[in-house]
Amino acid sequence: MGASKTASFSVEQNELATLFKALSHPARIAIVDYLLKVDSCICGDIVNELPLAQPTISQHLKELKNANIIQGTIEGTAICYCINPDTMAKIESHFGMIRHKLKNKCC
Amino acid sequence: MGASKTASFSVEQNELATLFKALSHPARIAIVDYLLKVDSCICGDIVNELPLAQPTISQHLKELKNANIIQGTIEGTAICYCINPDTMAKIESHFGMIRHKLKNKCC
DNA sequence: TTGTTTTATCGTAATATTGCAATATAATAA
DNA sequence: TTATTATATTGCAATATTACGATAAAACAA
Repeated sequence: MGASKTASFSVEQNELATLFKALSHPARIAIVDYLLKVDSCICGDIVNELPLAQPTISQHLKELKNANIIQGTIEGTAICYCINPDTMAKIESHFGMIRHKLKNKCC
Repeated sequence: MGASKTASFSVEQNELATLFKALSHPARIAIVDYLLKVDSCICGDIVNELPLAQPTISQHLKELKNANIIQGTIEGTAICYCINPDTMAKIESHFGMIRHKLKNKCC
């Protein structure tokens, strides 16, 4: 034992957990922040912005991409990453649903 | 090496990452789902709902409580847990901010 | 007091994550 | 072709998470 019992939970619960896991590291939050800050899709310069080595950043980008939080398009030698607005909207609406459900509760 | 470089990132980035980490496990999503489903604050019966042992649930509840996602009040022998609406609202508004910032972007 | 019920903590094994040096790959330039 | 540039992958050490049996603690009942 150890490791999470993924099979014991619903597909929806696992999908949500995967989304939040992708956002559960400060470096990945910082990457999303940076992608929001710059006005256009940025390419390689995330490595220059964060205090982490290139392979580490590449790994974090891969996790964000696997979770559909960012998307990357090849642009010559570089890759152009940007935020996937659909995934962000999906998360926001999840919390909208929670707010709605909390309306008639105790506490 | 190993372990996350918390000190390299801003307080805000670390706080957000901590919130999402608390939500990054399907069992904890299931606990939140259950707290939303029942009409009142529930006490001990989460253990009967989820396919996990009591110490494991207790540990997950502790993590949710540490992240301020749920709050517990003592009620006799039992503890009554419920969702903290302020934290949920905070997360929702974070994604509202992201949606706003994504308005004038490429991609 | 002793017993019962409910939740928390301890200890530990299995597994996952993080970070990076070294290296590989892919696309273009010379 | 050989460089150069940008990103990805491999391999591994350090650390963190997950799960649970055993046990402890807290609140109440008899």
